[in-house]
Amino acid sequence: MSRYNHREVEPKWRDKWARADLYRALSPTEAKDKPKAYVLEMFPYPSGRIHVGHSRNYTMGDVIARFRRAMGFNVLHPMGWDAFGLPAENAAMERKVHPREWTYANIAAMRDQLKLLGLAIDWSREIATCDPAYYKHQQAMFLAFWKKGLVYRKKQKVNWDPVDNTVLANEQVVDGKGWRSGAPVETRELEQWMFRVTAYADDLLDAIETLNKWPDKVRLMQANWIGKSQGANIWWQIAEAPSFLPQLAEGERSHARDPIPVFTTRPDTLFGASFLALAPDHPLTKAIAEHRPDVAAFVAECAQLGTSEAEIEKAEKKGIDLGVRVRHPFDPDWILPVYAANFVLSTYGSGAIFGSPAGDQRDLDFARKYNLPVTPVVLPPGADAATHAIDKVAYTEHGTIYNSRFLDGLSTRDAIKRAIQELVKLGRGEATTQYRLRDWGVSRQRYWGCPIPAIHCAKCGVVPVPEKDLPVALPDDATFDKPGNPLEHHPTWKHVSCPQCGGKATRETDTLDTFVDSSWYYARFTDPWNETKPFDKEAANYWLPVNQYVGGVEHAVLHLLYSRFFTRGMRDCGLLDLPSGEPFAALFTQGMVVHETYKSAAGQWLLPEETEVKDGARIDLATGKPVDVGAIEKMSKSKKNVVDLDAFVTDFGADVARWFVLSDSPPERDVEWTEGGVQGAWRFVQRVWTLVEDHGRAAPKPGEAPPPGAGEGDALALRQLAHRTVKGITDDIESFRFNVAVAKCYELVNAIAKAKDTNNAGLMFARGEALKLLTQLIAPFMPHLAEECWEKLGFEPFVSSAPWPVADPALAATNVVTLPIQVNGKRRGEIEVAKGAPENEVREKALADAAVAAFLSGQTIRKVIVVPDRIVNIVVG
RNA sequence: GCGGACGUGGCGAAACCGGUAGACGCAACGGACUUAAAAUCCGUUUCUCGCAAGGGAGUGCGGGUUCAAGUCCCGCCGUCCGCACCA
Repeated sequence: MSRYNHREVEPKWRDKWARADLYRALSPTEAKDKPKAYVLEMFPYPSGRIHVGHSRNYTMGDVIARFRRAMGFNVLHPMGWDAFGLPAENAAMERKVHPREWTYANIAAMRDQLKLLGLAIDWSREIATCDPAYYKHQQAMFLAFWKKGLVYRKKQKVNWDPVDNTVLANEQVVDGKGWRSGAPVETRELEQWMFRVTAYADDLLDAIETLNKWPDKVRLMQANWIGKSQGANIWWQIAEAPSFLPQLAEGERSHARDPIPVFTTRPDTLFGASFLALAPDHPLTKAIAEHRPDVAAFVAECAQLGTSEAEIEKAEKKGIDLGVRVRHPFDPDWILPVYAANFVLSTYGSGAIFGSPAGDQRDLDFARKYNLPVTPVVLPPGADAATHAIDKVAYTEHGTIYNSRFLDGLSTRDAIKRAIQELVKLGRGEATTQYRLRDWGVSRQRYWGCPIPAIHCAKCGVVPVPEKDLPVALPDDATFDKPGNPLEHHPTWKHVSCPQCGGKATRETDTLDTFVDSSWYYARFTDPWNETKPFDKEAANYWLPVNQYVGGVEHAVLHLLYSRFFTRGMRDCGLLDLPSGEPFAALFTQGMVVHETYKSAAGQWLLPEETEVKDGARIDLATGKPVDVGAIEKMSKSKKNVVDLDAFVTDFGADVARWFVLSDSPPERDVEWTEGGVQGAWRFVQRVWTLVEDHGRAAPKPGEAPPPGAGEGDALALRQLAHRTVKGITDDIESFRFNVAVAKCYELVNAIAKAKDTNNAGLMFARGEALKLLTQLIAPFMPHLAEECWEKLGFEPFVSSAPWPVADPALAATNVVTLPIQVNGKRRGEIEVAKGAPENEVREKALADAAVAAFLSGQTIRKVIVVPDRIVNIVVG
């Protein structure tokens, strides 16, 4: 008997699959009646090398893809590269290699590694977003979105790194400093290209309800991110203003003298108002700061204040009286002061609030500090109007309105409606909806991204690049030796003539945020060869939406939201139909692979293979000194707690890696990579192979019938287990319970190993059948091993192209069930009865059971509960 | 602060609709085979009382509903995640 040799077997089958072109997705015409299944894992950024931690995501997608293929679906399971991005430029700066070279070298290495995993991928559809053949369509799409009004330009505040001369994403600002330069980040107003995501705010929110195959958690996060609030805009008339602000003549309008708009969700509390507060960078605050040094100082102080969690927690509510007075919308004689306050955000609503201290904790803190009136207007349910008072804690819940003139006695809900009615009647306000969601700023001052196809002309303004001139390709000869945008520094690239007037003009040197690249790649996969269009409309209509998307929860908001925006944009530009507008019908967010971290005595991170366990303690192989075993964390290069994929595949094989990452924990939870776990998976592979090799041919010869005895005793029991397992694993894969499916495989293998009696023909037949079914069941998980077993058992050509086994209902259903008998809820015995046995028969048998009888003697039986095929409970006392 | 998820043996976990808690794996222990080790095979393994048969307790804590609760309800405690001065 030979050991299973994965080093020979795995490459052999990968080669055979490739020759047979087994995993090519069929065109709609080739597919005929086959239903389609588009299975996709979030495509990787080519950062360097793959470690076993990355493999979990692809393995899960692969299990689904192989399972669907076996179920008779026309499967699209593609792979590509999210290839633009900052690390390539950093590498260019540090190592003097061109970002393109660095990226493509990584792609080549990672492609080879991914292929080692034996994924059922249609490699003919491979794409890289940095390929002009990809991004030229993205540029065309950008122009189409622009035409449709989904792209615009706007001055916006950005994080600016003054050393690197570039905009930083929020994630790249650490403690207020640039992550690379360490320089304090400045806020700058820059002209930015924007995507009008908010145009779809309502649809993006409402459609979340239809995404019933997405995790609730992700749906909730998206809903929170969009953050819809309904309420009212109220315009507060200015009653007094400092004399230095422009005076108004009759009928004249002025920015500084116009009514101040305020957004609120609680117009019902208007009679509790005692002040207005403006953001420090509200236009009126700024206008006043120009004349009042104390206000200017306050504004400067607020600008310095950090926005980190801890700082906000500590920050005191502070403000300054601006000397402006406004009139209450419901009573022109009621005059309220206007403050600038540090807790008001300029970026939400209109950058101004009205303070109603009894109903808002911040307003209350502020009112107490500046001795402003606190009038309770909401009476909590059951509270007494005569005694209810607000001291240090605001009452923010709903209740009954009082102290509020015409709103008195209404519920808060009704009072909101009534107040808005009144505001509209008086022309002082209107009902409105606010979103937390902002439009998407996509300008990046970087080289390694998709150039924005626009030209700036002194005469014609901002002009789109004509489609015939696409792609706007990146220049190869950029230099990376100085900070800032290489496209900006390039001596010639940006100088062009204006497509409209022919005069001198310059190219836009900003490139697109790389999230744009990944917002439509799943659509490109449906027709990646198309040279004239991003994709053929019919191909996209056929394949989309993606039936199963698999990826990390870290993309729960940005990537998934942007993609949902993009499908809507593409639809409205006529590129595809997709009535739902939803790109991903089902989403699964998988957990990470985590591993212990190791530090040497000198405090250096150590790779797992640089250590060893000796006498129960982990030691540093280089020094022999004990290793500091740290936290179990997500595998990452920086902490060196990674296991390289190539080396692992050489040592143990791809199947062991695939099996292990799915076996120990539920797929949505993290799994810890351990030596022991790996050994267990390895043992299982060997065990399956030994059983198969030992058994030999299982395929029936033509005309061969099951031997007598296959339908009774141990043989029947094994066949029943095998068919039950088929049914169970089918359900488990369908519902992403891979770890449970794995456990069922172990159970079946244990049973097969026990059922060995070569003189019992019936049992050997059952054994062969069980091995065949086992082989098919493990095929999505361990395709190489499964192929080798399939061949050994005498089947052909591929288990990977064999139809998924169907459980024989007669065998999968058991005809005898063991029922536990409880007395007063405690298990006291068990009986065996035929499945579906009538209740009275079960009752009699239970009462007659000897073990049970002992607990019944001397007691009155009050009730006997029989749950058919489940349990019997006898109530005594 | 707001929102959400979770809490089960030494460990990862299972228990899908309220119906035998701990499947399966890891680790540990005992045994077989072996000159020995590895590998493999057979067994034990929630805690507790007991020689045993058998009993008692047990799913973070405290209550409740039910014939029956890991599962449902109420209140705590703890861990993790998301958002965060959102008016």
